[in-house]
Amino acid sequence: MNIEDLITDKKIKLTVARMKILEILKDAVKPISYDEIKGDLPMDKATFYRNILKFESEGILNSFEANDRKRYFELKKNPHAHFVCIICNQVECIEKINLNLEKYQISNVIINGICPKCQ
Amino acid sequence: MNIEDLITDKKIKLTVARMKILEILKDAVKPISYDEIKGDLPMDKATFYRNILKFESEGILNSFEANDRKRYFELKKNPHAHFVCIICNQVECIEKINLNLEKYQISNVIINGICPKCQ
DNA sequence: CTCTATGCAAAAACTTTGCAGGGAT
DNA sequence: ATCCCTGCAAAGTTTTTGCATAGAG
Repeated sequence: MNIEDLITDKKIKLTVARMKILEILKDAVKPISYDEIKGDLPMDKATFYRNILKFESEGILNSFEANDRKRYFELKKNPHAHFVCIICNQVECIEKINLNLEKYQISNVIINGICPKCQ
Repeated sequence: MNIEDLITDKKIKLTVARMKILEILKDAVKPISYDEIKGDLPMDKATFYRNILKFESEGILNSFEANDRKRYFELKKNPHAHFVCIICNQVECIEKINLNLEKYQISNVIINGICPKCQ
């Protein structure tokens, strides 16, 4: 997957700020929080927030809020669920899940609980 | 279920502010937001937040964040999942769900998607 | 009586907005 | 050349904290 294409495919402008944000997200193996994305990125917080919002509205990013009340982001890829440990706040992606809920069109599943390590 | 017992069972003090918050939550048929709970409750916002946190840490309340980025609360009862429509933000409780995830101890499931009405 | 809970005020943390200049197409 | 994006500063929103007093057990 190419970061530049993610941006240009959406007909939005390719800027340094946007590429830097997506690079961080591309390298992440799990959803990561605002703070983890922003880190020391040399850009204003306004630009940062505006781009995160833009990416979400363009469908480049998915996000959800975990039990620790932080918002986590990931590049949108094949649909899968997330397990978030309420003790250590670790996030795990769960690829295979079957909910048997035909009447709903499901876009996103978050499961909170206690992971094997913390039990 | 008795509101006073919910509080006293946890060995925390029974106050008017706490009972008022739990009364609102007891009457709700679905999870409700901060604003819906607070409404015109005659108490300081600091007291309100402190008590909501206290209730959560004592296990009296459950909470989750929906797609509208608001946090929703409900009295903790028999475990069940919540479906939240990403269009109309309606919350539905789903009592029967089988995830087949034995290695995790699941406390809370949030499913985002599009409800039958909005499809 | 003791210790927790409350209200108030202030601060901290988080997010959004307006505007002028810079940069991508 | 046009229009979108950016940085900066300021304002708005939400949540937390310190402290003195009130109130529950």
